[in-house]
Amino acid sequence: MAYHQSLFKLPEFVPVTTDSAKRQGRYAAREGYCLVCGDTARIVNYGALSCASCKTFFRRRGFRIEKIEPCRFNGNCDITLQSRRVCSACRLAKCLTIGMSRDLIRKEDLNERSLCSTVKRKQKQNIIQQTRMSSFPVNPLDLLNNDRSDLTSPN
Amino acid sequence: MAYHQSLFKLPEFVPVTTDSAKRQGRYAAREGYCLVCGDTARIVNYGALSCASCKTFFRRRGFRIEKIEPCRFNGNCDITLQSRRVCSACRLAKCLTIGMSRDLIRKEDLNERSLCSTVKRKQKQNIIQQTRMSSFPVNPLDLLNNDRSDLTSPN
DNA sequence: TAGCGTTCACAAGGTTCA
DNA sequence: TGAACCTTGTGAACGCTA
Ligand SMILES: [Zn+2]
Ligand SMILES: [Zn+2]
Ligand SMILES: [Zn+2]
Ligand SMILES: [Zn+2]
Repeated sequence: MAYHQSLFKLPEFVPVTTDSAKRQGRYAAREGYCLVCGDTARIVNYGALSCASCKTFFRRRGFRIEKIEPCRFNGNCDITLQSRRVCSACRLAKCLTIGMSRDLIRKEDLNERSLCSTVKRKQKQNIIQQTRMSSFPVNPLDLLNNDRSDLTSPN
Repeated sequence: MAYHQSLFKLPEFVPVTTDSAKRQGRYAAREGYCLVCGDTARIVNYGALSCASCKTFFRRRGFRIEKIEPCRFNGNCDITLQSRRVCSACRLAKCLTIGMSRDLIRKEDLNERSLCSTVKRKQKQNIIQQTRMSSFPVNPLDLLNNDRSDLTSPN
């Protein structure tokens, strides 16, 4: 449903053919704008239509909330192409609000990169996995549903 | 695995709600929908009514279980048209569950002749490192557990 | 036509460099 | 931080055979 809901949050003039909307396939060109900052966006990143910079931002910061400087204003900063650098806290908050999902971040080296042995790598993955499983929804369906208020949980 | 579990409620204005609901569950076989993801299906592939993408997915991944990233969630991901890309492990598990058979994959030319581009790329890296086509466990549970010792399949 | 394989452009993940 | 790039997986289109 990610594509659906992402599309519905786009401006009306975004061209979406009936066919592409029905298909939701790879070649249904999603010409639109980043749901976070409004920059041009072509693909879905981490579950929501977003620009390249917000994609990278989200991967870097998604799991590092505690390291983000808290909002210096009212916690409701407007995120635009020009202002997106000003407040990381509100930018990340908006990323999550518009439907980007941490669970789609596959980065394996959340801690550091020095571990090389296969055993340690697996240990690391298990730690990551436990962390994710304990704190986040466990079904891709949930991940792809930006707006959960309308949904009845299938599980 | 309950296929009807994905009969979640979409917002009213989603035009494909009815259609999407019909694609799932017991109606699928009668009305020509993929038993794996619910996409439109017209023919039987590898022993089960399935869409073109799940057909290709199964042929590619059916014998590469060990290369599939284990489920990052609870091993019971819901597979839909939109979510099918999120978790390959659960998608393959569902392929097997709904009756797709790896025995119907003709893979006699994996080593020579024209490989698909994806395989070619991998061949460049590790010369098809003796991924012997010997029978892997066909049990989807094995697939979901893989080497993650701390994961128990809820199925 | 059914059902299998092949191809290739693109989606979406990560990485690098300035 | 973000543009450019790298890597892998995907799926629509197509080709082949019975
Ligand atoms: Zn953006
Ligand atoms: Zn702020
Ligand atoms: Zn399918
Ligand atoms: Zn899964």
